[in-house]
Amino acid sequence: MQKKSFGELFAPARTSVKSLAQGEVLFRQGDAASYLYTVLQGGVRLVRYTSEGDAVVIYTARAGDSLAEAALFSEIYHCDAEAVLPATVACYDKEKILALLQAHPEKSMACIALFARQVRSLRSLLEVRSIRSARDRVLHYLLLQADPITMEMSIPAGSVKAMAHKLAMAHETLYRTLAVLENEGKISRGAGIIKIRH
Amino acid sequence: MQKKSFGELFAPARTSVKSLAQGEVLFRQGDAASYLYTVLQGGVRLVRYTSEGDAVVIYTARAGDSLAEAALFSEIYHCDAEAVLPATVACYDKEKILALLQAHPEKSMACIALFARQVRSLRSLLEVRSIRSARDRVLHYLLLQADPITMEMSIPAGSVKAMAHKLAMAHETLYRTLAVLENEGKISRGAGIIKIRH
DNA sequence: TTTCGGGTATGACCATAATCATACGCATGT
DNA sequence: ACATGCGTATGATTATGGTCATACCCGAAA
Repeated sequence: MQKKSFGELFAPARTSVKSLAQGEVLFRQGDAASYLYTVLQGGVRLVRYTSEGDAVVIYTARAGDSLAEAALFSEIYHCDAEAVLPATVACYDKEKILALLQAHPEKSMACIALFARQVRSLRSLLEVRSIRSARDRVLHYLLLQADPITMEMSIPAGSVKAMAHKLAMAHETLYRTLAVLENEGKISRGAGIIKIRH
Repeated sequence: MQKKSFGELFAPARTSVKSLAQGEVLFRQGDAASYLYTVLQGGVRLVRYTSEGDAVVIYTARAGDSLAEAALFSEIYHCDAEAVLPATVACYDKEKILALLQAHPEKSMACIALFARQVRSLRSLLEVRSIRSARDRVLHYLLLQADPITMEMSIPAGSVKAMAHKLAMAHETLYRTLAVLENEGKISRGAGIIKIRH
């Protein structure tokens, strides 16, 4: 049982692909929770609206991310989902997923492993983001992401801007910080690749 | 099947409680992964050391957090665990947990639900931390944590400092920001409680 | 071919939050 | 009874990173 993605694990439950225009709503708070999703392109945002109408963004899913897993354990969605960018999403039938998990104990284990990995990666990202200094934050992130052998990492989504977003810093700051680190000789850069020098 | 904590779900696999002095090591990278843990008091840090000896903190678990769940799916630990504070941890036998999951499909589902909830909460915390302005960050966090009915929240771990840590800001900044929000009439405060005014 | 949009990159300026300092209340321990 | 440590709170100062602006390159679209 190798490390499987959400899509691989639940492929039999996949039903259709939906395209969303920017701003289009995928589901609303209170709707019957019938589907789970993965984002293929673009971005989808989960938002909860308070009784006074304030929007509270809970999560912004980008290409590759899964979405609304909690629907598995709820009759209804507890927030709205709307496309922040033109997006395509893959839909997975909730009941089919539950049936798969029931029928195949090894899928349950794989699912637990999937979530456990996700928890790990989210925790480490939080840890990175608790570092105040931009320089140290970037360095920590690089050390975290780099292959332990080659000490290289590929820039997420092929774009420094996307990486800046992951690190929760302005992209200008990241450009500058990378330039500084390169000057210091801590890293070297090539097409979509950053290598850490010892 | 109500929302269960790690401790409740795997109580039968719990074996012992360990006390750790500050700096004491719970396990080391490469050790046989035989136990999962929850932190009862204090704090335990997961650290990976690079070949050049840089310490990369992956996760700092505080009271109530679970630890090393990935051990379920690995023969060895992939990082060190050391107490950052005097700590006590509860130990759970990995093999017993696996047996529990195998024997009780409903425990597998509860475990998936447990992780799914955790993923949700981590994602939303990341979303909060991507907000640059201290004021908006705090407000967003309050809206997220507050009971939707009463619009009240209890301060995490009963301490503003701990809350500042969650929000990844200096505690001084949080004190100031709360004072500002109270002046604006956005919130009111009482012993360990913050109430959002509409 | 030209235009447009987006990523890359860097400079200038400034607002904001981090840091350092101080003080007070309170519980705990000696 | 006093000292110690910790959370709370706020002031002063400053460093840092965010914002705004500009420019270049490149691929896609018109």
